[in-house]
Amino acid sequence: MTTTQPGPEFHRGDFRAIAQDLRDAIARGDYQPGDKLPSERALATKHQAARNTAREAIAQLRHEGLVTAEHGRGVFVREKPRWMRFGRHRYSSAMRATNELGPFGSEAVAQGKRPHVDVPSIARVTPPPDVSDRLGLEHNTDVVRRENWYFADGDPIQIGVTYAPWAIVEGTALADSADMGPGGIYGLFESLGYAITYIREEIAARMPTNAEAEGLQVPDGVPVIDLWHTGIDANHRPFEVTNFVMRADHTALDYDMPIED
Amino acid sequence: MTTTQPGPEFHRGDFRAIAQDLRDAIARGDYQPGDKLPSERALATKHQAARNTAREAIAQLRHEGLVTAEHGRGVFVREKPRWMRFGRHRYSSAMRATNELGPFGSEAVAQGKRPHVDVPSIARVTPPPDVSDRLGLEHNTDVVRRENWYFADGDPIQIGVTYAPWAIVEGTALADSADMGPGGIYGLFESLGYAITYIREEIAARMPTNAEAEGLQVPDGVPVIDLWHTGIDANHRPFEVTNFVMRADHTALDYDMPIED
DNA sequence: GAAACCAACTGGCTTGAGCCACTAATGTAA
DNA sequence: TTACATTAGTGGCTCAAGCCAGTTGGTTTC
Repeated sequence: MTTTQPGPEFHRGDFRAIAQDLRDAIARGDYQPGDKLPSERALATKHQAARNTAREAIAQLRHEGLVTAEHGRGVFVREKPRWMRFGRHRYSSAMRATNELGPFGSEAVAQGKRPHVDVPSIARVTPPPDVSDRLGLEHNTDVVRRENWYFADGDPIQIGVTYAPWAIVEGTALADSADMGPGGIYGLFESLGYAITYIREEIAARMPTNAEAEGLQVPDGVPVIDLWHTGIDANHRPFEVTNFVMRADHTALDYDMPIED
Repeated sequence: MTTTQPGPEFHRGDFRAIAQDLRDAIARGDYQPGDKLPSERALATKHQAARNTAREAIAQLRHEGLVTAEHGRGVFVREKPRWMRFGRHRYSSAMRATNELGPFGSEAVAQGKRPHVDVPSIARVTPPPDVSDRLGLEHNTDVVRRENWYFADGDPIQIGVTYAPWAIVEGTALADSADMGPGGIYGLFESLGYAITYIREEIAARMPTNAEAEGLQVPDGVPVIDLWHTGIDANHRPFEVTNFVMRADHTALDYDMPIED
């Protein structure tokens, strides 16, 4: 542009306008899930803006979770993945008895996905204070720390880190084995005298840390659900704490409960 | 730089490096919550990068929810707000009997904040299908739609949109009044023959929409918790559905429940 | 003392240029 | 047919420059 007019300049490009344009087009269905958006360079030309401005608009949509960019291929409207739902009944004995797969596996299969669980580490550790507090332990009391990674169709969906007092698990499969046997982890706890009767679920949501974004391959604009689960027996003794971090675009929680018990 | 060396160029600036530098500094405590980070221009100089590169690094931290930028003032490490926790007992009759403020108000007061609830609209509408389904109604059956905005210290924290069958609420305060009387909304429902006995809570997390980000004044990098709550009476009839959208940086959910009832 | 002004500093946003890395389709040689 | 280059197109990232719009604090003026 020439510099003849020093008055209030008209912005030829405005990344908000471009972003809103794309949002509207997606909402209208001009671009369906999976469709490719115009290239950054094409958008810039169309809106008479610099490529960087178009780029900023796309960054906006990415952070909103509307689209994903693939290096060398293009920008695509995000497909809405089916959700896996988890609730209190995944801890029920009926679930344990009838289901070989465990709660994650059965949810995955119900969604037509191939489940897979990885147990990269089992170790005896001194736990962080928030774990000790939830377990009602002194801060220097050792626990077992079991890390679980849950995959659906090869994609990591959630991480669960389980802690239980060493005094309880010592000498059992809980202390050193990935395989919990047919009853699963809660079947094993029950055989040790800790039948899961109550649970406490503390639920928060936040953006993933750097490490989580990499490990869970969380795309831009997708938060994680940060869930602290405590298993409590009939005598109101907590015996197990698990911290789940789940991709919020694949996961929902679904609880039904009585108001007063 | 000169073009004499066509080999692999050394990037003087790299927004990831700058971002990690700042993350580390914040983690170390070099910058405390509320502290001001160096200006974009200062960061650029320090890292021998262009201002845009430093700017990109800061954008990264903003999206992670670590810092907030204030136009004309600077970039500040985000203060961790105290969390308001909500669980199933907020629906208990004991809560109703002893507490004039309601569950939101009492949580706010417990956190040292001044609560305030706004009811901008009460109307008779034909509900969206997901509401009808949750209420077990035909899709053309009218309901009352009550919109509630919850504030703490003047800041909007959550929005709740409640739906209930028009056939139930017609002629009562539920149909047209913001004031529910001493027993609150569930007291009123109980007097109409619908005592809340079970609840169902469907919990998801996502980034806020444009409108929500404005209405709730959600800063960058903060997701929202999207909660569908259904109130169910002793005969297992759903009589009320509320969709809460809450700032995830101020809100956590805390449920304890028996595994089997 | 109060109000108005001003200068310096901050982030917000855009431009246009350039190089790189990755992908997919095409062509070519074995 | 297979394997390997080539090439065009894509997003990733950086640079240097500039203008705008808030904020803050000091100075001047009344």
